[in-house]
Amino acid sequence: MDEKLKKPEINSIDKAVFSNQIMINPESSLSFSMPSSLFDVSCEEAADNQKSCLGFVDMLGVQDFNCPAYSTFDDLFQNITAQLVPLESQQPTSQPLPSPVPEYSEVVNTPATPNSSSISSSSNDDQKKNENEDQDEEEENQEKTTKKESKPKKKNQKREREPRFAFMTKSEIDHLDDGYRWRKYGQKAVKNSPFPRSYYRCTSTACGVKKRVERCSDDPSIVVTTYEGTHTHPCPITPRGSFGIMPETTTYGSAGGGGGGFSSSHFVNMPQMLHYQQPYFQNLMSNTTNTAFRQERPFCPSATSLVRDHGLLQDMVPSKMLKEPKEE
DNA sequence: CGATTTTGACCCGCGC
DNA sequence: GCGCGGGTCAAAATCG
Repeated sequence: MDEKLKKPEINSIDKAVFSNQIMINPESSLSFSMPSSLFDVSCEEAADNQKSCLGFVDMLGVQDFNCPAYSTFDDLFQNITAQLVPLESQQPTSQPLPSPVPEYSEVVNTPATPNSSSISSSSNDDQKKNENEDQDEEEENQEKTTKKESKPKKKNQKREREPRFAFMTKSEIDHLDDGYRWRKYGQKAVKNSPFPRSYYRCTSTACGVKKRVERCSDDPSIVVTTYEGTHTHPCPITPRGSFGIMPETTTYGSAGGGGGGFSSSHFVNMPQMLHYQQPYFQNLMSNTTNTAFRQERPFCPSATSLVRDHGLLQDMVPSKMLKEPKEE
């Protein structure tokens, strides 16, 4: 296991779809693409090891995703992400979502960029949510003590769901390391899928963030990770100068491995980061029938103060990661 | 020995 | 009301 950790994870990089947006295609180190089932984004190798992004059409509502040639993936990604941000604030409620996925349709991803007016409606929501969170917490504690005896919680009140964000990752690794420590608390067989779904909970006390991890039955190489909730604590810091894609089955390097290592500076509060991807998913959802892709409720930046990331891709994909494999 | 994973049982909401 | 499926609990097992 140590051995795994030591590796610069170059291979992992090749396999992963970072931040679910961009995949470094192992076949062609100078190209990347989205999972084909979603849509194709192609980048082309230009002369002199330059990369140009050709096909970000219609992602995020961007019709003309202008990516000239870049010498590094870093540059490329930076350009891409730079274009993500303005888009979000410009298009508050970009396109009306097709028809939201049933179960999660309460509210649908409205971009929750801080200066986005579209979240105005969520300010209430926000508060409510926070209250609910607090309440929930208390309730949970109480509940834990009384547990099953008095199971009927609040009957009428539907269980408030935390905001959820799902994203796909092309990876052999089921449990991608996102910088936080998770404890698995359940696993269930998924209907119509040979792959089980795993349930994880953030190990940090008082942080109720959960995540589910499952493989796409259509494409086993794709891992669907669904985050629920907002971390109430900073990303655990660990000294290792590595990035977070950890080798398979470690789920935190089994016991105690936890925080096995990631450079926290590059990880962000997941939900916070993910809301940048919302438009992606909006599009995804309208362009695909993939029901594994769901999100619900806009991101309520209630805990944003904890984070000071850019919310950009580079926050999640350390530039290092993107270059290293190339060099080798 | 503490932290984590495994796994069967239980709970709950929903559709019929 | 019943069955199904998703989600969670918690005891036992495992790991470092």
